[in-house]
Amino acid sequence: MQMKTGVEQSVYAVLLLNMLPDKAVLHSEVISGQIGASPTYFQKLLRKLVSADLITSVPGVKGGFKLKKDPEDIRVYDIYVAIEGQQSLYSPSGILNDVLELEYDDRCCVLGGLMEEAEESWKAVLKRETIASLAEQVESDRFVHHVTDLKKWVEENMVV
Amino acid sequence: MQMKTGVEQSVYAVLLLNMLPDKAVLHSEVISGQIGASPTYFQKLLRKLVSADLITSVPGVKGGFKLKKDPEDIRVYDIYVAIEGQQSLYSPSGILNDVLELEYDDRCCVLGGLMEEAEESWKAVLKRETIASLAEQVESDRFVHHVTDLKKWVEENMVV
DNA sequence: ATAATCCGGATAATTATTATCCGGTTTAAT
DNA sequence: ATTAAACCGGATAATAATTATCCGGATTAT
Repeated sequence: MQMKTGVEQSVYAVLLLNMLPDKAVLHSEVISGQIGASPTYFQKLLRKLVSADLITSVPGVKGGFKLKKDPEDIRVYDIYVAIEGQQSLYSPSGILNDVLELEYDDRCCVLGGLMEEAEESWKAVLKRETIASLAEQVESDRFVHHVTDLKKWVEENMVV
Repeated sequence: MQMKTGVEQSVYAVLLLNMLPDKAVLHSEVISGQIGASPTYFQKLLRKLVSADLITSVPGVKGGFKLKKDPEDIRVYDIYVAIEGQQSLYSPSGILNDVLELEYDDRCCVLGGLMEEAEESWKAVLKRETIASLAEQVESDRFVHHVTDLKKWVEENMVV
């Protein structure tokens, strides 16, 4: 049981897109190159972020990706759901129902309630943090000098 | 990202073992049969529970498994860790470190802190519930009549 | 027109999980 | 003692999930 690496990669991709000036886009291969992900697969991840309305894609030459929402409105949770999907961490297999020989009406799951709560608790933390708040951390004194390099890189590689 | 079904199966197995009178044991194939799991693989899961000191195995003919601890002292979390292992849901791949070209000293992970907190939050819920409290739920009025059947089944299939 | 990009479907490669098998050790019963 | 029935643990196979690739189509700046 491990979170897909795609979630982490996507978060960093969105952080990169957040450094773009208005109207500018970043080519998918440029992003995946910087992140060190497989270009073709990473494009699939970007598509999921597009479907989730977190980023926008512009087709054609000089095309690429950019944020669709303000960074304050993109929660880490949104990215998590976009990539991992809606399905919960725990899918009750109804073992106890069989064990107890329950009729359909009586079906319940002792673990279900607990697991649901655990998952909500996990998600709640992911809902708290946004791309804006993450970006703020990255901008902290400690890294500010590296970040300016990164922003330079973004400006050199962005389109339009 | 989905919890192993082995965790759920193990929880129910422990609930069954909890119905055993003192000194009695349950044969692994009897348990896996009731739960509907593959016998050989399920034995591996039982081994993990043994390694985690949650249950005891007695070898030889008339052997089997029984609880090692009181049900109050077995948390769902313990079973989760026994089966899934210690590794966290999120393993930082250090993408941002590369992106920011950080020196080894400076290495950190913006997501790491958040993910760690999320996971702790999830685990906290699993730590709350014990086998004893789960058993209590199962004993509730609603199911008590089925449970007596189940206990009868346990008595018929237990050894010594 | 052309080239560069996104798009989406099919498919393959890799990895994680689940499942099986087999030879070994322990123990109750004969 | 011998035997049969269980656990033990290592090797291995089958299955499922994740990651990665490929290709033909649609879109757009030049």
